[in-house]
Amino acid sequence: MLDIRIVREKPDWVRARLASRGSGAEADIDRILLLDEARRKGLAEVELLKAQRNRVSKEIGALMGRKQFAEAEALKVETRQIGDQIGRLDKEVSEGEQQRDDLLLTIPNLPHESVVVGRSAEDNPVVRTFGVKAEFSFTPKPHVALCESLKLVDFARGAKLSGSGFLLYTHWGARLERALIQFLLDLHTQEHGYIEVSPPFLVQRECMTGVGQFPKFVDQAYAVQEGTDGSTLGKLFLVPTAEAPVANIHREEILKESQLPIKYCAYSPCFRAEAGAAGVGTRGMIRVHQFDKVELIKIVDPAHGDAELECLVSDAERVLQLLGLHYRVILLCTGDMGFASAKTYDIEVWAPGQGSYLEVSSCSNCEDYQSRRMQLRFKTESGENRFPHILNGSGTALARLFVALIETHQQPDGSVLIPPPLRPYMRAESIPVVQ
RNA sequence: GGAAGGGUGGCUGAGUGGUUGAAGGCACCUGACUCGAAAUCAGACGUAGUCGCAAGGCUACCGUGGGUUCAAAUCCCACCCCUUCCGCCA
Repeated sequence: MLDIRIVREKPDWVRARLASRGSGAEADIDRILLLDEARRKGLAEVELLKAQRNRVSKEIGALMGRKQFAEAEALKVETRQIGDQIGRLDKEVSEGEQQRDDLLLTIPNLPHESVVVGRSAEDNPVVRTFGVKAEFSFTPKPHVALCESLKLVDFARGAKLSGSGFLLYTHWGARLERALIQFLLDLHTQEHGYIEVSPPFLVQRECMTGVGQFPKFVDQAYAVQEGTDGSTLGKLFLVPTAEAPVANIHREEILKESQLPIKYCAYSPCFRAEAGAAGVGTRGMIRVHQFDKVELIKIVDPAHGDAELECLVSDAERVLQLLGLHYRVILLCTGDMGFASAKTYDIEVWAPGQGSYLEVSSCSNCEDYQSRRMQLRFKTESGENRFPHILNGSGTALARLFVALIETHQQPDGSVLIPPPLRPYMRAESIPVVQ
């Protein structure tokens, strides 16, 4: 969430930055300021009363000590009314604060100054590209056809088990999925210096709020309950990304400056309701309710936030380079960025069978937006507590990587060549044609 | 799920209604002593909100949320978590 002090001090600037997102959130700033003003006024009043009560209470204590009970009783009567007043005002103040914070939680992060102002995906500049679109001596098949002919995914039975948008990987497909997870974890831990963690796949509300998923995007999450006990519904949620648990690992902690940067790497399945999204329910692996992902999380000193984001992107790019895939990196414009992000790069991999680029990674610096929500701080050398920058990036999402991989490396005979770095994990050089 | 015990500042550990935001010890920091270090001595040492140009003041916080009271770390209620034992179970 935004720093209320900045909202207070530079409301026009905040409104302007928010307006560049085109989400309309800037309209709520006035109400937030109003609530904040009222809260501070009430607070000053009630604290004065409390100070008064504390003073008198001490006097009463002293009188009791001297056994001057009559005097003590008189003061008690006097103070009782103050107590009632405090009770009323306290309630008023905390309600106002609640309203202010509830509203503040629905305000997205401010875009970084380097982000291009734009309205939609069409305004996103391409930052760089790697490799070229693969050339084929034949018409490359789309992944659905490849998956069927090579028996990599059983779409029909996946849907039978869980409905559309769920995949049943089979045979070499299941192995490829597992190999990719292993490959990605090894790459990031051994070559990029991330610490591997394996988090819970169900998280509490606080985690979702901490990363900015809630309250705004509750509809996109799967809420679970215990058996048929409706009272337990919504205590836990299936993770939409490992970011939800992993970024929250140090929630409500005060880290030492020397601990930074912290770099975590985690595999998790990702569950997304995709309510209202186009493309769910159609066949294929591009948009599904459950997919695997290896996520990268960094907690860093704000001074290094910008540089760490660049580094994060290149860590993710390395995956595609090693797998021999053509991709491009784009910078999301203000209108296309995610809720919590100040700056986001997307990596889009070329899928020749689709004839399009697929987003396989989204790398963001959320700056102190999430750390403020989750009360994660670090203590500087000089003893000051500050909010660190929290960055997240997919390293990478799997279903689409799977698509790009098989579409790019398909052979004239219908088999798929495995890129060398993946071969030890597959224990094979190619996925053979089914006889 | 059942039983018992327990949750106090970075750690340890006192504290069962009244100058206790919290003794003592350890760690950390500053200073003195020392060529330097250790030891010793002295001091400082939680988080947040709010007011103030500042110095500083005030308020809140002893697992969480309620309650009793002039006053709660301390009493009452509910919940959460941890430990041990039992049961069930991958």
